[in-house]
Amino acid sequence: MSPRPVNKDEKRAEILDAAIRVFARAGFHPTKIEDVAREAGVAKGTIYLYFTSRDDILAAAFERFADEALRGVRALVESAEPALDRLHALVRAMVAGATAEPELARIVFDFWAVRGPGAATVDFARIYAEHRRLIALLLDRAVAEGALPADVPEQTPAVLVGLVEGVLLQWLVDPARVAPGPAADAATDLLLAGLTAR
Amino acid sequence: MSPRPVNKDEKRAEILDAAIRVFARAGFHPTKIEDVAREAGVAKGTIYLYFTSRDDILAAAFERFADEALRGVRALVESAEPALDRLHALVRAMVAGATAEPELARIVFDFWAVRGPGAATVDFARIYAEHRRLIALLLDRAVAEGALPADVPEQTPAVLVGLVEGVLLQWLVDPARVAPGPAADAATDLLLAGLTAR
Amino acid sequence: MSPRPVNKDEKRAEILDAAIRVFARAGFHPTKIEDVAREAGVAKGTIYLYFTSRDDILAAAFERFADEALRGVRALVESAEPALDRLHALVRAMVAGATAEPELARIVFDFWAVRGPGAATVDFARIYAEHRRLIALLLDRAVAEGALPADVPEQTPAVLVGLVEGVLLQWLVDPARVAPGPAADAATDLLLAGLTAR
Amino acid sequence: MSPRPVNKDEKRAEILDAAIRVFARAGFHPTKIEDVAREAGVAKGTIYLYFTSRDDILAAAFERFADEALRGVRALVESAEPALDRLHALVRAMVAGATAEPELARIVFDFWAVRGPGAATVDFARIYAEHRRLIALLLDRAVAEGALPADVPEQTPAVLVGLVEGVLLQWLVDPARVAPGPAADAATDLLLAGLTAR
DNA sequence: AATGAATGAGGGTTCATTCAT
DNA sequence: GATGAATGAACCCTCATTCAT
Repeated sequence: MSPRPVNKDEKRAEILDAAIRVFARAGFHPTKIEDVAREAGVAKGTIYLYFTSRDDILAAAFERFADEALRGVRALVESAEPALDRLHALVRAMVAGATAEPELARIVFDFWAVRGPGAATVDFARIYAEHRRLIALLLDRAVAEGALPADVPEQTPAVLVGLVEGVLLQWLVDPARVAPGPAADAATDLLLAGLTAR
Repeated sequence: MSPRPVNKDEKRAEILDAAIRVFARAGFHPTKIEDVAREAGVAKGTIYLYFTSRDDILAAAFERFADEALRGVRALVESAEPALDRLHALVRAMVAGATAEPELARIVFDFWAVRGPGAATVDFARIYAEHRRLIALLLDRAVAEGALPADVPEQTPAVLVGLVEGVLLQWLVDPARVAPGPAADAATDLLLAGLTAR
Repeated sequence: MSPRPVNKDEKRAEILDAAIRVFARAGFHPTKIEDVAREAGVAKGTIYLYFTSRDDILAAAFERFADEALRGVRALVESAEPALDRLHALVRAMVAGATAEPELARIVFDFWAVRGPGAATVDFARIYAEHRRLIALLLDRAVAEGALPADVPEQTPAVLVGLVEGVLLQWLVDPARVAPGPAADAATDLLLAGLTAR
Repeated sequence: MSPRPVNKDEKRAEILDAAIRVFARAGFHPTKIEDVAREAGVAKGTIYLYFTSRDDILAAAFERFADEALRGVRALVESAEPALDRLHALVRAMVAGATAEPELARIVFDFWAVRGPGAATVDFARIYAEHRRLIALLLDRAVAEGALPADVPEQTPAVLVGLVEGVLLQWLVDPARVAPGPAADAATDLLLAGLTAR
């Protein structure tokens, strides 16, 4: 009799966003349900109408986080540009995604640190694998387009992903001394040059 | 009354090692002081004779961890080999150090995730900076030795460190699908080839 | 708007019956308002249109329970049979009432356990007193009818009530080993034989 | 190195006694761990050094309660008196045990009312069965001693136990109007008279 | 120095009750 | 009237830290 305009999914998303904001600001572990509730502008108990437990929030936050990260990357990969351009764009997008919101980027640390029995399941493997898959795809296209020699080592996707992640890591930890954009660009150039040079 | 000539520092180190073992096994956050005490074979109260707080243990664990990591690397850098060989050796050592004890390597996640007021100070910046400094040194030597052209981009050390860290990250998260040793080797080769090729 | 001509009292009764069903199945203390609402097919808030509080439901349940128990017994007592027959019938009815719905019988445990400030008022004394009064009446009639000697001890009604209750208790707690019907019958026979024998 | 005179079992028993006192006074369900702690003169956390959960306390309380109840009864049964005297003594002891501490006797209500998943296991069946066993023993002895005819109905022990329990129940619920001692005595006399009379 | 029993603040979770729709 | 989302007080339990022995 009262349809109530509050869409359950919308509300859940609102709370989740609030949670991600607090996690970004203060980290997951020190964050209390109370903090999330305050940020979301609801009462503590309300949280439990949308999530089954504190860990459930983390798991959901990770999902949302990962999905958003992959969505952007996938779009790039499907564009019509030459494969190597797309590769560069992809690397730049990864860096840009992280540097646009450093606090948000820091969350991954908390995701990584989640352990212990009953802890939220945080499937990093899936994301990295997907990243590698997309990069492998582009490398194949680049070879097909004649932009790269045929014998690209199979480790290359892992190397590229690792390179970007590793540079971002250093930047997060020491923003004053590491410029992730130039570093990642330089690294990609070097790698591709190396691939071509052999 | 105490048969072993354990002085204060030794005992502290023993407890610290025990703590690191537990952290490696179960992660820092889920680990209770009680767990550390049990692993160290002492009573809970004893821990507080050697550390001021739970966070203090983590900070100390990080220090020990970082010092050991740097010690090995420094030794390599000071050897008499050609600079490029030392560079390769350094990369291999970093990977080997992590892959020898995956559980131990996972601890860095916990270090990263430490945040919040009053939390232990974990100075990653220092370690990464030192790593970069050593690599820059080797690159300079390689240039001096004529093994590399003169215009090595300044981002290169960050790229090399990032590369190793990033590959290790993927391996930790998905050991079945990423072989960090070959990947890091391949990557270094590519990078150096790229540097030479331009 | 509401097709069924349910007036306030009927609806209240419906909810009450639902509540009693849930209490019987799961016990009063573990039962949430939500459970009652679900069983009654209404929303949680609706419960509060008919009851002022959770305890209020229990009190009402007890009233309904007690009234039903007494109604049956009173009917028996007012029949035209010889007093001793009515006494036997009464005992049998008490046992039958409980054994017909063991789960329902268990509710009395919850009624008994209700305590604490603000708790529902559950007036067991009234029911037992009424039971004793009815039995005393029958004993008097039996004496008048010459079926029993005149000097029936005044404790006899309490003894008869207690006997049935006590046997039922053992049956509830250990249904496999206590047969309440035969036991109560045997007991009544013995008691009456005892009364006559002196 | 510090033997500490606090015996773990003793302390547990102390807390348990405190808990039983509070349960007796206020009932199990409304009693908070905090209340037990206050009564025991310890802090909340201390309770959990001796009991695993709130329910665990109830289970332990029941055990202690039951054991004490049975201990007294067993001693009586093993005395050298004529069996019928022992039977009377037993009934009187049951009543006396309850009437000496009405508040304590009320606890059984709470025990009965314990239900729900994960709830403490309260094995009433065991106690009643043991009571019946002891009474059956005495009845057999009485027959052997020639004090009772041979054909004592098998329900008799259940009847005797029920009788006492049922009378106590009425007294607990309405102490002003039921005198459990006389009632139980009278009832036993009547029953035994009935047994002999047939 | 070592112990480990004791503490009690803290936080996750539940659920009776309210109230805007 | 009916609803059910929202509330927040309450409570169980954990565990870092203390301290008497």
